[in-house]
Amino acid sequence: MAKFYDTLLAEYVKHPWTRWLGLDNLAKQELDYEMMSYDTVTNKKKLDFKDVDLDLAAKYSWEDVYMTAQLKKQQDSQTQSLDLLFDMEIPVMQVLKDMEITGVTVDKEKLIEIWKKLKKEALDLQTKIHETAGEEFNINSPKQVWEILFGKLELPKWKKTKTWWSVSADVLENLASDYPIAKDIVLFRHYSKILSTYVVGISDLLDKNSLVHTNYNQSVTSTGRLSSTNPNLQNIPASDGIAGEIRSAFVSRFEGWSMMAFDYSQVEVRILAFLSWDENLLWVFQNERDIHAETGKFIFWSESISWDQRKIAKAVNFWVIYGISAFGLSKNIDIPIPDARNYIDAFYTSYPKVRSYFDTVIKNCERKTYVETHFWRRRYISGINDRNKMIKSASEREAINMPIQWTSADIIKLAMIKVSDWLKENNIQSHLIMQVHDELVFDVIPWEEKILEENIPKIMESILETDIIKLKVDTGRGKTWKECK
DNA sequence: TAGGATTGCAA
DNA sequence: TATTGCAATCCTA
Repeated sequence: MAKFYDTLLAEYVKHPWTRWLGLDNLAKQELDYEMMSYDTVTNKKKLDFKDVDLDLAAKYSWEDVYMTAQLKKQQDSQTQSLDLLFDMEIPVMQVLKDMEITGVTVDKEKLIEIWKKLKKEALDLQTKIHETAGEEFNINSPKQVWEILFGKLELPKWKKTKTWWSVSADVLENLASDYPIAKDIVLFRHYSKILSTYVVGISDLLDKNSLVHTNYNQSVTSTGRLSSTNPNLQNIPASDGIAGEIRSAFVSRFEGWSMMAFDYSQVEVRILAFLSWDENLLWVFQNERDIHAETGKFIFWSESISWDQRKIAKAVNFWVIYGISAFGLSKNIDIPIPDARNYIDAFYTSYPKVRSYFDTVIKNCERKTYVETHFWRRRYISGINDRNKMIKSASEREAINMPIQWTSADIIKLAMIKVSDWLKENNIQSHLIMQVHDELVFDVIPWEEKILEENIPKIMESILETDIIKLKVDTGRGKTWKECK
């Protein structure tokens, strides 16, 4: 296997929180060299690169090659360990490359079907909204919606944006019971969103084989996650209803049409249990209990809880990972602030070592100005000792969340490497086609379903093999991605 | 035409 | 007054 090196990924391993990892910026920062911009060479893209002055083109090309080499030299001379680069990021890069080239098959007919349905619904709604408003206007323009609702129709307004009154969905939903037009606008925008971003957006990016090849970016997030563009396959709607239908357009390329998805079950709460060593949290997972129900029992002081109570407990579990305030929780799940405070307090009482673990993380961070993860990533947090309380608490939330989210991102990266090796070693013809943060999706040859079902969860779960906690992977299968849940 | 602002989708 | 992202659209400069 050829050896690979990547200066960009090397810099990302060193400081993933930087927004300025491009070669131009690095040359300036690290080597004090101002590189020629592409705009300069092409006269602000007026010229095609094949037509630019040859000397300019030569210098521009030389800079790219030479500066990369210089940067590599400088990185070699630094003492920082690049184990993460060689053991994780570069192998992941190769897996991503394969996934991008392989692509995902999209059922065009299905998209057209959704398009027809939504287009009609949207037009009907538009007519209705215009009739109620008494005039035609652009429902997709916040400003025009604002003028109609708060200007002409004088609906009550309560939430502001930077420049005017907000007309976002949560505002309109509060108005919906008294003013049906608000509800219609929300629905219209919902249909609009699905049509433009997902139906048309994805259709425009299909190749001649009806495959879509996303671009995975490995060096943009500050939390180790990947991101995806053109199209973004990591924010395809997962809801029920018409939006969720988009996922049914993601299908297999193989005869027999089989898709499989494997996702880490509650991976972040499991990591929290692992990092905090909280006995109660560990007990829940060791005994394979339902974490939301167990938290519910704790915070509602009851051996049996209702479905609504479980829902609240689920939210509490979810939000605690981010160190949320009582105010934030109350706003988010629409409960009174004192209730929210009680639930959060009850969570920490139920899982006492979580609180002391968070306190330790914050204390260490204050002392060292960085946090470290299970896989030895380091993140400097500049605001951790800030006197401004807002900055201080935002930094604390960052510090608390960082080891959890990074560890989860690293776990799935290691899983991708291991899975990819296994696919090759066993000459598996099915493809790994998508990664959605805690989920791996496969395009499956039907007769390989069984071997994947038996092996992929095992491989994914083997990434963290400790005595105190086990990772758990759920398997979904179906004819389309939608059915894989 | 570029880019800020708003909105909304995911984990 | 949770985090990380991407992108469509509108609209001003």
